[in-house]
Amino acid sequence: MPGIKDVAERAGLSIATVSRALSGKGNVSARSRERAQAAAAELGFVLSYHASSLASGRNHNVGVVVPSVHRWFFSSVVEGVSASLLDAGYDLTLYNVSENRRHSVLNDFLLRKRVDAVIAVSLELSETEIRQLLAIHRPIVGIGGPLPGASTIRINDSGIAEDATNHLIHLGHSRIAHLTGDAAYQQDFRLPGTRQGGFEKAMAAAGLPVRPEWQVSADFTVQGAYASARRLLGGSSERPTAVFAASDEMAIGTILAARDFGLRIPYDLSVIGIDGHELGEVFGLTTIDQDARGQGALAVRLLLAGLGDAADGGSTDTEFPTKFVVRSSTSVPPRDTVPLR
Amino acid sequence: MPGIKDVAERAGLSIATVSRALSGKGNVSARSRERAQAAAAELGFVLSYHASSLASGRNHNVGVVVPSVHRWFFSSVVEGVSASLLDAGYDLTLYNVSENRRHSVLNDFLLRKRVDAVIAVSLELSETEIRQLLAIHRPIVGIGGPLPGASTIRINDSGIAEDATNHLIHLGHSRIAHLTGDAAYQQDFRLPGTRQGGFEKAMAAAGLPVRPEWQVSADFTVQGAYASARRLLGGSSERPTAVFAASDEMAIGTILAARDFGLRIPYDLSVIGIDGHELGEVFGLTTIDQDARGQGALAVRLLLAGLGDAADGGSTDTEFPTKFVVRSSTSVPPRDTVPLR
DNA sequence: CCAGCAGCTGCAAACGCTTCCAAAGCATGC
DNA sequence: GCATGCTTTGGAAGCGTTTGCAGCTGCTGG
Repeated sequence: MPGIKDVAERAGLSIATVSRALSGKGNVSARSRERAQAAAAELGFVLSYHASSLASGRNHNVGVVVPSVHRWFFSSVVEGVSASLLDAGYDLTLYNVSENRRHSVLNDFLLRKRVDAVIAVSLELSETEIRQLLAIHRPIVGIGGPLPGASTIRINDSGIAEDATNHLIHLGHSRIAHLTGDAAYQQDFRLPGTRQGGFEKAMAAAGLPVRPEWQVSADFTVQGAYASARRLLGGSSERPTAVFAASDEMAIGTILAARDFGLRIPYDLSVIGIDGHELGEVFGLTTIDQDARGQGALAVRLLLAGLGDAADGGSTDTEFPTKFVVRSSTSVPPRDTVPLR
Repeated sequence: MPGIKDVAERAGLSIATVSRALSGKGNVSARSRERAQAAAAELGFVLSYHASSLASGRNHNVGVVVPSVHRWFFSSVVEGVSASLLDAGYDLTLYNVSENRRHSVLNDFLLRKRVDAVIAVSLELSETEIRQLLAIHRPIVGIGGPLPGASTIRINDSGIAEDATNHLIHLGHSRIAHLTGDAAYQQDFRLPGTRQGGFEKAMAAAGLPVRPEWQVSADFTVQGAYASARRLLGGSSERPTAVFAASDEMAIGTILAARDFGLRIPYDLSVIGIDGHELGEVFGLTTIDQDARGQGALAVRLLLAGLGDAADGGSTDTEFPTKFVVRSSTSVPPRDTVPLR
C-alpha cells in the first residue's frame, strides 16, 4: 500500500509539497502539482482518510440522524442531504435510530469526533445534548424537530394546516375530519399536535365545530391511515364530507379506504394532505408540497457555510417555503349535505 | 478537549493502560480498569475515532452503496443493515449514488481506506473495480446485483418469477401479462430481465403464448406502473386476465389502474407481485415475500464474520429464501374467458 | 528458598498525514 | 547591483491513539 512518501519519492518532491499538491491547499507550482498527481495516479495512491483527519482535524463527514429511512419524508430528506454532501466531497454517516437507541448513538458515535456536523431529522434532543454537541464544535441543524439552541429548518406546520383546512372550508365543507398522528408519533415529533392545532384554529375561526369522533389518529403510514379511515368512514352513521390528513401517506390511506366504501373522490369525499408525495399525482391528491429533498439540501448548505466560519453561537431558524398543489381530490361538498353549525 | 493523556494522569495510570482498559483489549487489572473508566467518565472523555483507526488500522465503519434510498427495496435493506451495524458498534456510511456518479464514489470515497467493508446493493461493479476493493482488503458483499468475484446475497429471481407465473397458470389463467422493468432499470440491475426470463419459461412450459403487447415495462415505481398499466388495460380490445408485476410497487400501480377502469380485483383481473411490500396488505396483494431487511441483516453478518478471519478469497453466494404470500388479488379467471392457446 | 511463569504495567515507536516555520528561488523597482 | 517582497519548497513537529517489547510484581511448584 503506497504512502505519500512513495509518491514524493517518485515525483522527486518532498512529502509536504505532495500533500499540498494533492489537497489543493497552499501554493504549489503547476509543474509540481502535475508531477505529484501523475506519481499518485501511477501508484494508485489515495490519501488516507484517517491520517488526514487526524492531522487536520477535519473529517469531511456529516452525521445524519433519522428515525427511519423507510418513510417518505425521511428518505426524501436523506436523498437531498446525500446528493449535496457528495457534491461537496463529504461523507454521510447514517444513524437510523429508534428512539430507545438515541442515547447510545449520541455517546458512542456522534461524540467520538468522527463527524464534523450533525443533521438531526425529526429528532428530539434535550438542551443538554445539544450543548454537548456544540461544546465540541459540532454544528448541528435540525429538520422538522424542535432543537432548542441549534439551527433548525422547518415548515410552518401550523400555518399550512390552517391553509389546508381553510381550503376545505372555502369549498363549502363544514363536516371536516382530521387524521392526525398517534400518541407514539406525537411524543417523538411534536408535529402532529402542531398540525392539529392549525386545523382547530381554522375551524374555530370559521365557527365550525370540531367533532371528537372525527379526529382520528394513525401512525403516519398508508396502512395505518387506511385502517383508521375505514373506521371513520365505515362505522358511524354520520360521515364527514372532507378529510384533512396530516400527511400525504395518510391521505392516500384515506382515499383507499373511501374507495372501499364506494365513495367517490372528490364528489362524496374531499381529501387533502401535506407533503408532496410522488404518489399524490396518481391519486389526484390535493396537497401542500414541502420539498423534503430541498430541505435536506438546504441543511447541507447551512452546515457547509457554517463550517467555514465560527458556526457556533449563531443559531438560525429557517422557515422553508411550501407550495399549495390543487389536484382533483378536493371539491365542493355533495349538494344534499346539511351544513354543520 | 481531554485526551487520553489527561485520563491517564487523573487515573494515575499510564496512557497504555488506559487505552487497554477502555478498549477492552489486553490484560488490565480490575482496579485499573475501574479507575480508567471513572476518570474517563469524569472528564467526559471519548476516544478519538480517527486516532484509533489510524493506529489500529480498523475503522468500524461499513460503506453502503445504494442507487436510491427512496424505493422500497433499498430503504428496507438499508434499515436492516443499519440496525445490525449499530448493534455491532459499527458506523454506516451511506453512498446514495446515481449510476453516473458511481465511479467517483468508488475512487474518492471507498478506496480512501475509510471503510472496513462495502455492501453494494443492486450495484453493478466491474471485475476490475471489485478487484481494486478486494486488493485493499475490503470485503465486499453484494445484494441483488451480480458481483463477479465478490460475495453476494440474492434471491432466486428466475425461480420466483416462474412460481408467480405458475400460480396464475394453475388458477386457470392463460391471458397473462407481465410488467417488467424498463430499459434504464435493466441496464443497471439486470433483475427485470431475469424475472422476465422466469415468466417466459413458465409460460413456455405451460404451452402458453407470450404476447408482446402484454409485456409492458415501467420504472419499478407505483406511478410508473400505474401509467403503463393504464395503457395495458385501457387501450386495446383484448385484455389479459392476469398480470404478473415484477415488483409489488408495480403490482400496486396495476391495481390502481385496474380500479380506474372499474375492473374488480381479482374477479376481472388477477394481480401478483414480488417483494413483500408493507402496502401489500392494504391491497390484498398476492406476492412473494423477499425479506429485504433480512437480506440487509444477513449481509452484515456475513461481513462481520469475514472481517474476523482472512475474509478474502472465499466468496460465497447465498440464496436468500422467499415466501409465497397468497392474499386476495389472485383467483380463477372470469368464467366467460376464452382460454388462449 | 529460588527459579519460573503469568499477569500487569509503562515506554516509546509507529500510524500517515497536515502544516508551521524557515530557507530558497525569483522578479521587481530603485 | 542590491534590497524587497512574493511564491515555492523542504524539514520536522505534531495529531491522539494502539501495541510490541521489556520490566516488574507476586505467586507457584519443586
